[in-house]
Parts: sequence; structure tokens; C-alpha cells
Amino acid sequence: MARELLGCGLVTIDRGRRLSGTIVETEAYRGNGDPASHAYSGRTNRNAVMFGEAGHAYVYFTMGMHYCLNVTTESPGSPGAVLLRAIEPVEGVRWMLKNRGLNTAVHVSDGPAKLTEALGIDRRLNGEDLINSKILFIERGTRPKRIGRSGRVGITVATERRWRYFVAGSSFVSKGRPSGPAPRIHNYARAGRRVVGSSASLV
DNA sequence: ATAGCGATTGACT
DNA sequence: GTCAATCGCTATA
Repeated sequence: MARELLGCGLVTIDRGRRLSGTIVETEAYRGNGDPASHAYSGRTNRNAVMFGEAGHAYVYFTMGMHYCLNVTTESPGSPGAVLLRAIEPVEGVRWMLKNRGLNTAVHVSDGPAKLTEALGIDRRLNGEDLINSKILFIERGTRPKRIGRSGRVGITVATERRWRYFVAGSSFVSKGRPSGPAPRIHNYARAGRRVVGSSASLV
């Protein structure tokens, strides 16, 4: 799922305005057996959405000031989610800049908490159905030609798992340095599989 | 009831 | 490269 989401569109309707971007960086988190996951120690009020149906938004508050957005990926009862770490801004860039208090788009959404701030995403959207929602949803996109892979960023455990994926060559990927294995580039382009992110692949 | 700290960012050296 | 901001989740008592 972390790979499939690269190239898909992420859309919000923020105060009536359509804001969107192309997903260029993701990270996979599991549950039991993944010490870096919020779901590692079982279900709590905070991580409950991770234990629910696939294709929903798990939005969590962190560091006392930031929100991050995940896409849930597993069947009810078995936790799993993909953290969206960066998008390339597409629609409503002007308003995204305003949300972030910036003048240029270079760093407007190249980090997990930056993209939520740019798109106006906060705890109100926790649990939102990303397939059927009218205010926060995923759209089909084009599969990137080359996809990079590395250890996950910003964690202190299980850094050896190479579950961070990004669009190779994109300047909108977060600058966070991988704590695990160095980035490696793979060629995932395949004839006849240009469109990814159908709702069927989400659920 | 409460200490410790985090799937981060931005400012500064 | 270092570090503060800021708050609520989690673990422990």
C-alpha cells in the first residue's frame, strides 16, 4: 500500500476550497511485531482507527503541536497504516502557502506535519472515510517511473526495516534523514499498469 | 495522579 | 550540527 499510494492524489476541501497534491513519500507501519507503530502495544483510544477498516484516515497529534495523516490498510482487528510524509502541491497552492505562512512552495508540504498544515487537516478528520468522504479523500494518479526506498525516518526503533518509499528525483520529498538503511532507487515502471490507487486497491 | 517523551518543525550555531 | 516549543498519550505507582 505504501508503494501504491505514491502518485495518487490527496484532496481536501478546506473552508470550501479544493486543495490537493500528489503523494510522493510514504511510510508503512504495522502492529504486533512493529515496535515503531502506535499500535504495537494494542488498541487504545488514540490508535483505534488503525484497528478499523482499510481506507480510513488515522490522524494523530504529536509533539504538542503537529498533526500527521495515515491511511489505514488492513482488515478490522488487525492494525496497519501508511503515514503520508510528503506531497507535491497541485491545486490551491496559494491557500496552502497561506495555511503555512510561506511565500514559496518548495517547503510547503515536504514533511508529514507540513502537509497536514498546508491542507488544513487536524483531529476533526480522524476516522474519515478516504474513499467516500467529500472533504478528505484519495484520487487515482500515475505510477511514478522510479521509486526509492529506505529505512523509516524520525523513529528510534526498528529502523532496519526499509518501509519508507518515495518518488525518486522528486524535489518535494521530505529532507528528513533516514535513521536506517540508506535510500536505494528501484525501477517499478511496468507497461499496462500506469494507473494506481483505484478504490478497489484501497479496500 | 503524574513523570517521561514523541511517526516534527524551525530557528540558530 | 544543537535545541526549544508544547500537549496529550502511555506507563507506572
